[in-house]
Amino acid sequence: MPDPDPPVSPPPAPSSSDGDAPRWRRRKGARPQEIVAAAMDVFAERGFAAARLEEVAARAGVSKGTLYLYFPSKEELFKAVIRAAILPNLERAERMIAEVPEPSFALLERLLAMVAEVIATTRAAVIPKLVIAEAGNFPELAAFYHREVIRRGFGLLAALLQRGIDRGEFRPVNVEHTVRLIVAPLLLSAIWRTAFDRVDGTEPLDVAALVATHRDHLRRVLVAEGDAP
Amino acid sequence: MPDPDPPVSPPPAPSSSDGDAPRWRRRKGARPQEIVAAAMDVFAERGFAAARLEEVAARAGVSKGTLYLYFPSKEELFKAVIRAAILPNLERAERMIAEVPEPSFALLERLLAMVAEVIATTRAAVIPKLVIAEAGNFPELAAFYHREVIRRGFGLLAALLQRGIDRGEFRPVNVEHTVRLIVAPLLLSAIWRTAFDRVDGTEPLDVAALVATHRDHLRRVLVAEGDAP
Amino acid sequence: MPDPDPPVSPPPAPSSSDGDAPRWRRRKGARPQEIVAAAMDVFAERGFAAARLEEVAARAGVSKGTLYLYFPSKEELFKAVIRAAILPNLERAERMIAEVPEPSFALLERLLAMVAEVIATTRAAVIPKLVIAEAGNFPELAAFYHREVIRRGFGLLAALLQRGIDRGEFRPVNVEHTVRLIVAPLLLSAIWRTAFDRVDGTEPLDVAALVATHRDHLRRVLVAEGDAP
Amino acid sequence: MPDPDPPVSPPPAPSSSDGDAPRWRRRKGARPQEIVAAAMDVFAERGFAAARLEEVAARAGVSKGTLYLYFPSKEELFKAVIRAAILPNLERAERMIAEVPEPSFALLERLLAMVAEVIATTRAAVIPKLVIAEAGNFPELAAFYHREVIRRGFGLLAALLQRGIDRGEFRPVNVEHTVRLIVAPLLLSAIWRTAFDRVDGTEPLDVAALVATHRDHLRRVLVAEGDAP
DNA sequence: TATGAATGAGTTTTCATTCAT
DNA sequence: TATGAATGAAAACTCATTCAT
Repeated sequence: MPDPDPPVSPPPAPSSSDGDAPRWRRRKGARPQEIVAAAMDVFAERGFAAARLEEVAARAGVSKGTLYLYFPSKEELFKAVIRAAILPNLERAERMIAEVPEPSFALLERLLAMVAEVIATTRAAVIPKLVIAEAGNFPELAAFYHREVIRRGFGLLAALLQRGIDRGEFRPVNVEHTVRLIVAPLLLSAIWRTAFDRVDGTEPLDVAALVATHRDHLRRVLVAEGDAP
Repeated sequence: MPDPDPPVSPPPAPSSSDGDAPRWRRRKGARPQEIVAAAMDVFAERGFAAARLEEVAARAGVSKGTLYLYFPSKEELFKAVIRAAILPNLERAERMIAEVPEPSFALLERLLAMVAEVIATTRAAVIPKLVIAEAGNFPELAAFYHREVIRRGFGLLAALLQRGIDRGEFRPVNVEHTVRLIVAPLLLSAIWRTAFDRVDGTEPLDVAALVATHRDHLRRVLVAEGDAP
Repeated sequence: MPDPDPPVSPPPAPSSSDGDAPRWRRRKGARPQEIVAAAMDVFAERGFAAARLEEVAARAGVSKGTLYLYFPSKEELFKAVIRAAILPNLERAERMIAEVPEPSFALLERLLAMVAEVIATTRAAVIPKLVIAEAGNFPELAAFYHREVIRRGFGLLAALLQRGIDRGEFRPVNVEHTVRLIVAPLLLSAIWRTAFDRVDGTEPLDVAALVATHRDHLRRVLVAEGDAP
Repeated sequence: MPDPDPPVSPPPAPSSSDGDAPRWRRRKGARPQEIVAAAMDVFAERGFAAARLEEVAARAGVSKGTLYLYFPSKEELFKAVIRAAILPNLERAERMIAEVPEPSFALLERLLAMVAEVIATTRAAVIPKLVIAEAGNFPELAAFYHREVIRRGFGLLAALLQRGIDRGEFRPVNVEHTVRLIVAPLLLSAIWRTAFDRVDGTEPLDVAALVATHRDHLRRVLVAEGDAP
């Protein structure tokens, strides 16, 4: 069952070494995305405060001044990065839910797989780390993320669980807690990838495999009869 | 079964408003800890880069210059904060394991409760957030944390799981993955407390209750016969 | 006695909101003046250094780049503004003097009235403020203004006074000082209009009335018999 | 009649070349005034916008950072300069008025001489230029100056004139206008000193002599019987 | 030891000027 | 001619670190 709706993340920043090309080239349309993509990389590596706009500019292949043509401040650029990474994926998840009238566990399974794929393959995986790190400095951003991502995501999962329970597909678990228990390994995976992968020469985390085990455990927890065939 | 070995975190920073109080001669030995405690607060709120040593000094009730009598740089102070919060708790956990020859699940249960308590009640809960945020800027610190905390913690849990499997107490789960699935909700709890608690007027997370549900789920997953009495 | 020779100041800047008006083909000859007029407004409000060429361009209804088609630098544009406002008025004053063989005090009266009108009604009133403010940064401009405006203006008045004294129309006042005492209230009026009019909710200065009183005082000072009928 | 109450202006900035003295010396008390004095010089020469804090710092013999220990921004430093130059002189003038029950014209004469001396000999002479130049950018400052200096000064002169008229010492002139006509040559003198003195090789303006002539003219205008002995 | 005034390198931000279109 | 995206030098401001006291 191929997923026709691939995970979304900004395109890679252009290589800044265009050789001896003209001093600059008109890129009106593409510039903002390129800058956001470069900024995402730098923020991901350094965090907000330690990120230098000079480096963002260099990776985007533009000058420092150009950043200010598109974003009025470092802070706004940061917010743009967060928004750019979040919104498409969120919409994608909601589309998936709306469309699919599957058995509840199958739907959960697909959601897990989708998020696992995003975490494993896209740069959006750094967003949680960034938001977590800067929640204290940008309460407004924390509130935005809480409202638009966490609350929506949790609500979506809660509805799914409740539906399963109501239909007798799931055991009557504590919905609020279970939502968080479902999400936690995904969060751990995202964080691992952005903070500890390859540290000390360890193997990269196999997110898909971890989430598959998570799914198996969830089946035991949620589905009444335990080991399905 | 009271726990005679309470969770460990640095003492609270002294109120900086000593005013013209009865000039209590300052015990010199306490200074470093006071500074570390104040630094932990500030790093927790702002992150490493955005934390200002001026604020640390103010909260510790000393002058900026004094910080440098005890710590050669901001970076070393940061590391001291991490170490101060981690090591005692780690030793406590290892002591617990070594001493108690309980049934495996009961031991796991006790470990979960202990960590939950640390997360819910001590300032050490901010450490994961700090380390995660700065892993990119301080690879050496990330490696230290990986080696001393994550690897040790994971190893400890893996040993516990393996022992349970070997003894026939646990189903033969994938040990590597299950370790992470056990830890993930604890990480989520710690992060929630330091980044989203009270954001947007939400209720504080009830860590103990969440971890209790987690424990129940784990029992279903790990223990062959499901709900024991 | 109508003045056939009205006060001179650059035309108002065109409204920049041409919208999609009936694409009137732009008369090319007018561009530089439009830019100078817009620049005069912006320099008047902000001073030279704080004036942004972006704002000048916007008010002139052109793009930033276009400014450079007509003026090689901000500095040259500034000088063009000064010149554009000064020269016509200066020529007008000299024409007036040359033409009119009136009694000396009547001529002085007409000069005062003319300058008062320029100050009260044209944008050229900001020139003294601009030149004064930037004299330190543009010694060359200060010298130009001193030579072309101040010296000429002072010389003209000195000649007038001397003629009056020689003819026995005026008392033998100190010419050099009196010239400055005649000019001072005009300068004050110009400055008031551009810096303090309406500040703190005050009434706009009635330049004509002030200068009329000035004229009456001057008559007492200059004319031997005091109150003429 | 010696004036025991000399004109007030900040002390000159210290020479920054202390030879090979220690990197810096503790000057807690004196620093702010030294900085204000240096800033006054630089603002006077360049205007607010074109003044570089680096230059202020250099002239004050301190580093850039030190400025920010005492003044939170360039703008606040500017205001401090204005206030420092204005307030002492204003108080001095009011003291003079309050103390002296002389004939009205003698009092006016003394006031003129005092202001002339301040203009001729102190750095406070640049204040009008600075305020005029930046009134557009700092409306709040313009309002402050209008309220605290202009209104107070004008009110003080108006009261003096009115008293003279009421006592029959002065002719019944238009008080509002005459106040401005009295002030105008002082303003011109201050501006001349700061913008045109020595431009193009001219002689410095002899402020005292100019004001003496002004005084003579005022006597003709104000005092009923004309030429007193 | 302790202080905190002073430093200065480093970062964000602005804006006159250039130049491909 | 005209545009406006792009540049980059310059300037305000910050803050870890030093050091005279």
